[in-house]
Amino acid sequence: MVATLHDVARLAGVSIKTVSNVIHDYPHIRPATRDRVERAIAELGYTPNLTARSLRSGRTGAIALAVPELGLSYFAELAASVIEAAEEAGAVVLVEQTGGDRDRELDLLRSPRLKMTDGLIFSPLGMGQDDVAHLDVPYPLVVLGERIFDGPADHVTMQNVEAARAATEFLLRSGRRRIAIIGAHEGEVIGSAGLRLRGYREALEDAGIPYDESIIGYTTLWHRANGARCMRELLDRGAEFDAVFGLNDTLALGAMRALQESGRRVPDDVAVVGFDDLDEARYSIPSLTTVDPGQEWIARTAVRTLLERIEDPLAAGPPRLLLAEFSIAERESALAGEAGADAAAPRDARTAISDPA
Amino acid sequence: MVATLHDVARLAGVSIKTVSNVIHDYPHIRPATRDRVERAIAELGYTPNLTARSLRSGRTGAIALAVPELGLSYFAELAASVIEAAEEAGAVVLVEQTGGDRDRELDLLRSPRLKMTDGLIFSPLGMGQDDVAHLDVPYPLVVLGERIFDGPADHVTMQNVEAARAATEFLLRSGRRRIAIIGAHEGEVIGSAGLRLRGYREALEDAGIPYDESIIGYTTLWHRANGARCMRELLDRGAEFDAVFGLNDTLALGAMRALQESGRRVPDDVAVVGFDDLDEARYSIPSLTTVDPGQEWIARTAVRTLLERIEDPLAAGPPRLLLAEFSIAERESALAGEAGADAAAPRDARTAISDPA
DNA sequence: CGGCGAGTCTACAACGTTGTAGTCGTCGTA
DNA sequence: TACGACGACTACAACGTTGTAGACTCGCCG
Repeated sequence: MVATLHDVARLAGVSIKTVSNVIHDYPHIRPATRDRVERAIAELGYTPNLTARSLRSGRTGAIALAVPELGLSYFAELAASVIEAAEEAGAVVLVEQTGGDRDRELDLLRSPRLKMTDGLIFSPLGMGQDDVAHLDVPYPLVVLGERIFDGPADHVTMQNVEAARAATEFLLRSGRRRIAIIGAHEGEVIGSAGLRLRGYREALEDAGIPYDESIIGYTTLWHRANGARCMRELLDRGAEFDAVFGLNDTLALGAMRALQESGRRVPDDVAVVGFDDLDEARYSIPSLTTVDPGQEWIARTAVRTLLERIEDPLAAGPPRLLLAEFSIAERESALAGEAGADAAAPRDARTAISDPA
Repeated sequence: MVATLHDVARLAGVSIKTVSNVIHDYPHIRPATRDRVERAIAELGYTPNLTARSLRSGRTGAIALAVPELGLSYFAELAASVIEAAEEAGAVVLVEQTGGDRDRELDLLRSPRLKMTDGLIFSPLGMGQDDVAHLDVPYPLVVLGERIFDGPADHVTMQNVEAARAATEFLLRSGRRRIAIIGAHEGEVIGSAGLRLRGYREALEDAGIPYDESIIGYTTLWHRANGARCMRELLDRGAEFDAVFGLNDTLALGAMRALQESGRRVPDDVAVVGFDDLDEARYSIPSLTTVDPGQEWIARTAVRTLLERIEDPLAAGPPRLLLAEFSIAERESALAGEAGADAAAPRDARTAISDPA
């Protein structure tokens, strides 16, 4: 059996409260008593029962993180950052996967399993703006992503429109004129796909280039496989383009794969840019030009914000919208000049574009 | 305030135990009573307090998963599988990152934070065989990986030696004779690196090919960056080889990247195989031939085994060693025949090699 | 020399739940 | 008619912890 305060107290010949006091560094304890208690703790290998402590205190020291799927690299890197930030703050992270399914997301928000945590960092994918009311939950909540805006909870996210616009402008500056899209969502207005497409259209408009539906590729889940399939469909229907904007990195990488199968050279025939700046984007062949949306900052800010709300649930204040700054990581798949995949050394120039939020 | 059993009981005019009984579908309750209680539950929006339930029952319904880093794709995919398998079994997963650091791993094993979970799935990286005694912990534990064998806990892992040997034999069959290694660990005997290197040496020996230290590349953490750096070092010192065995996929992908920078064609000049069968390996350019080590099975088996031990801590039985079966996923980076990156369609032939454990 | 405050410690209740041991009717059977 | 069995429910304790209220012993000051 595992030792409890009672066991320690009996062995040390004191009350359990004194043992509790020793553990919590209560100042008024005689050195001799403290000593006996500490020896008893060591002898029995006592460690506090956190479940009991949680029941008593109403705090668990754990937070929940809900993402669509850890198999999607963006969410894996996000989870890594969240766990690291939480650990630095002394919290532990319970990770849930929703599969991006609206019903599972709604279930999760109401799940009593959340009672085991002090709050939730939630990255929805299936829910939409119409579900905004469901975010009104009786526990601290921080929302990530672009599915729902102006909700009753704090929201940490990236500047999708501005960043997508910057990525498109980057391609335009390097002389590309027909920029295909991989990963659009039919009829979506907000959501990562909708917002990034909007940035793309704004950039085209400013440059006086008409928006051409025939080079917009649609797909749902942003897996590599879908990026490749989406690109093959564009090619099969004879679309013509000199650049591709993958709405995230995995799509862009899948699309590069399909371009390569079809015999096109990147960036010579087609330039490619992605969005997310995954670690992977540095080592693909060719390396991928992409948008660094500030994921690390988003993770740290989400954790900090959530812990503040947990600490002080009453000093509420209105829900906040926190936006990360972004930059373009310029690499081989979309160089302005001549060099392509044959460049001797990988370039990893970074152009800071936005101001800090 | 959130509703408790007391509130429901008062509203329904029954004792709290009756409410508890209704919740747990205790049979001997009059329909009228059940009805009143259920209406009271709905009216107050009552959900059980899982912390209190845990304290009472001694079970939390959560398991912990400790991995080096979610930024490493292998562990991200492993975590995804573990969380999914746990969810199917009604359990929830708390994820910890150790950074592969021995001290943090040892701390974690003794951490009282584990009191919030019923057991641990542990993938050590810094600990070694000498630390086997530290695995003797007072809670259910399942160990993954290749750092420690014959410990006091159940162990689920892959057939590293056999799989690495099969990968090497695959390269030999396709006519390659000088096979470089990326990712070896100096002096390591067990551990993924040591075991996979052993499989490689066994295959060479069987084929009558001498082991050549000059084409063994060493590196510590298995990041893409290190794979690329390791390959550049081999090239810089003028090593000659017609194939590369990356001891995992990210190393192999980084190495492909460096090969490409140096002007070598894959697989024409150099064939490349990896190990892990990440999703990414299907969409790299060229797609990566690799070992599918049965990660999905490992995750499911680890969860099942852990839950069995939790269910029945007494019916112990001796610690078990469970081995996944593996296969070779044959893709473009190492084809037996002529075709290279120009193949029209991706091949994804799978050769089953091992028998089920 | 009485009393008061500071220091040291203890008893008890409470967090919300569930297991155990009961109470009180009612019905069927001997 | 008496009695046991069973159905429907309740009271209480316990899980291990921490906050609150208080007890007891000093030493010091008035």
